[in-house]
Order: sequence, then C-alpha cells, then structure tokens
Amino acid sequence: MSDKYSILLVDDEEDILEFLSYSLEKQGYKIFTANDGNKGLMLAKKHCPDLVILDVMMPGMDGIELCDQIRQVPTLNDALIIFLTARAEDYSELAGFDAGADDYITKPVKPKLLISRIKAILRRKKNKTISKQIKIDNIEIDKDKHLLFYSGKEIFLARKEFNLLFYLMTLPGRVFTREEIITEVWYDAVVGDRTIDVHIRKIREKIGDHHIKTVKGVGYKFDI
Amino acid sequence: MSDKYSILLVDDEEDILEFLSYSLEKQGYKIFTANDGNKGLMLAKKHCPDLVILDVMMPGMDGIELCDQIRQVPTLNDALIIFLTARAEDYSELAGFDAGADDYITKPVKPKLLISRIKAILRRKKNKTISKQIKIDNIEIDKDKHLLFYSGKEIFLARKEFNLLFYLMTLPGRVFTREEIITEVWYDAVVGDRTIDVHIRKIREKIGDHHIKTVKGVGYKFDI
DNA sequence: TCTGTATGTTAAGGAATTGTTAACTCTTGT
DNA sequence: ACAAGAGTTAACAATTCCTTAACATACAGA
Repeated sequence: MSDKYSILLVDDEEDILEFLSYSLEKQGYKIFTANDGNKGLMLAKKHCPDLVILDVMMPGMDGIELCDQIRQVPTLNDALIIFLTARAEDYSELAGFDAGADDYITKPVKPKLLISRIKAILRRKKNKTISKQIKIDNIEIDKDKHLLFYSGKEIFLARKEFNLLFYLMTLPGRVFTREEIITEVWYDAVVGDRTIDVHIRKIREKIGDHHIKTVKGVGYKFDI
Repeated sequence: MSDKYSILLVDDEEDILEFLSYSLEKQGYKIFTANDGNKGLMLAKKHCPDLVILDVMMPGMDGIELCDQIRQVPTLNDALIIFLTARAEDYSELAGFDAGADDYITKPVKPKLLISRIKAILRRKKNKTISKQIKIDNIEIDKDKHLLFYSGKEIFLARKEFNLLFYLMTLPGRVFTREEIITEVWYDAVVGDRTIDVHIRKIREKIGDHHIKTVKGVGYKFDI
C-alpha cells in the first residue's frame, strides 16, 4: 500500500479544482485534476487513484457516465468515487441512476466536511482493499510493488511490459484486442501495432510463451 | 436481434432529409425524419431509434443541444448519435464539446461512406448488448475468450469460422440467409458464395455436422 | 432418367496478420 | 555530458488465414 493516497478531481470549473486541490494537498494527498470527463478518464487509467471526486454536471461526458466508464476499467474497480452535486434534491435522482458511487457531497463544498468524508471513506477502503496482486499458476504480480514472481523467482519488467502483463492478467482467458490494449495501457498515445508485439515478445522472453497467447485476427490473452 | 434498425434523421434542409432517407431506406433501415430540433426530440422519445443522425447547425435547437437533450432521456441512453457537420474544421471544435456523439460525418454526405459508418457503429452497439457466452447442448462458445468447447474439449476456430458459428448460435434454429451472414460476419466485404460454404465445412470438420444444418435454397442454421 | 440449380469438397495462391531484429530516440540518473 | 535502459519504429520474415476456381455431388422437377 502506498504511503500516500492519490485522488483524482474532475470538475469543469477551474476555481473549484484549484480550491479543492489546495485543500486536499495540504492533507497530504497526491492530487490529479481534470476539467472534463475524457481527460478524467485518461488520468484515472493512467494513475489508478484511490479515490475519484467528480462533478455530476459537466459539459461533454458527465459525472455519471464517467463513473460508469471508470467502473468498467478492470484496473480501477476498487477505486472509490464521490459525486459532487449542485443541489440537495439531485441526490434522489442520482440514487436511481447510481452507477457505483460511494458517497455524495453537495455543493458548495465545505473543505472540512469533504476531508472528513474522504478520511472516512478511505478508512473503509483500507479494510476491504482488494489487492492489486494477482496470482495465477506460478505467476504472481503485484502492481503496487511493481514486482513479478515467476516460479518464485523475481523477474524485472519495464513499465510498459509490466502494465501490459498486468492488464492481460486482470481477466485471464479473455482476449484483448490491440485497440483495447492501446486505450488501456498506452492511454491515448498513438503507437503502431508492432509496438505491442514487441512488448509481448519481451514479456514472453521473460516468462516464456506458455501463458501469453496470440489469437490471430483478434488480439492477445493471458491463459492459464 | 431486431430484424430492422431504426434511424432518426434531423436536419433543417429538406433536400438532405429526402436524399438520406432514400439512401438509408434502400438499406433496409426504418427511417424517421424531422426538420427541426424540437420535432427531432419528440420523435426520438416516441420511437426510441437505434441511431440518430443530426445536423449540427440548425435554427432553433441546434444539434449539440439536441444531442444533450437526447442523452438526458433515460429510455434513449443507448441510442447512438452521429453528427453531420458542414466543414471539416468543425471537427476539432466538436471534439471538445463531445462525449455525446459516437461519430462525425462531414457534409457533403457521401451515401456509401455514411452507410458503412452506420453499419460499423451499429455493429459496435450490438456487441455491447448481446451476451457473449452461449451454451447449447454440448457446445459452449465464449466470444470474450474466443473459445469453443465441444463436449468439454477445447476446439480452436479461426476468426471468420468463430464469428460465423457465433452468429448462427445467437439464434439457434433460425435460418440465416447467405446475405445475412455476409452482412453480419463479413461486414461489407464482397465474397463469393462458395466462401461461406468453405467456412461452414471447416466448422463441420471441427464440431461435426450434427448441429450445422443446410436449408437448401435458404441458408444455414444452428440446430440443437 | 435427364437436366438444371444449389451446395459440398479440395487444394493452391494470395492476402493479411504476427514475429523478430536492429537501429533510433527519449528519459533518467550519475 | 554520458551511459544505460526504455520505448518505438521500420523492414523483413514467418505464419496463418481467406478466398477462389474447378470439379463433385445432391436434389427437385420435367
């Protein structure tokens, strides 16, 4: 577990972003900010924050949709999500919609309240934390520690190699297309198809090619 | 599986409405048209179309606002939206706005391009909706994992074979014509009739010919 | 039985996808 | 600035897949 919790703030109003990040940084949290849903999603994928605080109303992708999207990213499924809503009445609407929010806070945000809610929620998380460790067969991977054990032996993987393998291992057996791999591991960077192959090759060099399978015309998968 | 997709066209220019509805009806889509945003929204609520194609620039409620409104209607939240924009340069502006639109097409609209984009986009939608595991008798197919089990034994199918079998299995017992098979499995490719037979044969080689039945003069079906 | 049409089968060439290598750029730390 | 490693790419090789043509077979109706 990291010594420092990370929080992603997503809101279209710059003022609020600044205000909140100032308040929260003072508490020792690592803060990322985004002023729209798409950037938010990208940052979420990139940094896997412990907590996401997001505004419900935003132009473009709104908070609810962003929440949905975040919930669909395997590497983010233990992230906590707090909604900011403009008025108290929105609460009931949201509850119906719900998409997996862990808490709601109404604007205007009072920093003290926000901070105590955050602490409470992170405390809860600590207890039920789903580890970012996956163990399959003789392969054990730990995202937080950036460690890979293969038959008990520690193997070093470079960052992209590591993220790629970890991503494949989040759903063993399922085939991921190159497109999916690019959006999840490379975020929105534009890279050629061969790039993925090369990384796959490097992983295979290190853990053998027993587990990493090619499904021609479709993509790659981690198989038991 | 709906036999017919419905599309709502919203544009203030009657010429374009006529032209597009003519082109799209020929493709077998059910078309609704509206010449302004309000009527568009009304029709959208009334008919819940699978896809909405709308002009960005319109007097009164413009395309972007209409898009927003549509997104707020719960019964429409899986509708797909394509924007028509007058000039290429609009694209970047829109991209900022975005999140609601699933695709953009610039005017003047080339029917062939539009149709292939529509097919592509509806295909994506379909993938989201349909269950990806089907088990019938002693045959089990899993699209995500690209795996086929026949009497518990794993059998490998190449991509086209796999997609074809999966397609037939989505509605066991129903006969699919060659034409249907081509549009769903080969998308827009132009292939000869024997091509399908050959793929059918390869599937039969692997899972026997008990389940894959020929309906002479009509097509093929997966039968229990 | 003959004839015409639809489907089955086979093998081979071409198309498409993936694997591999090496060189190059970009960071990062010293 | 330099070295070392990471990430990316292009070019080519290797592989697998798809499609087709040509011919065989099945089946219905005359």
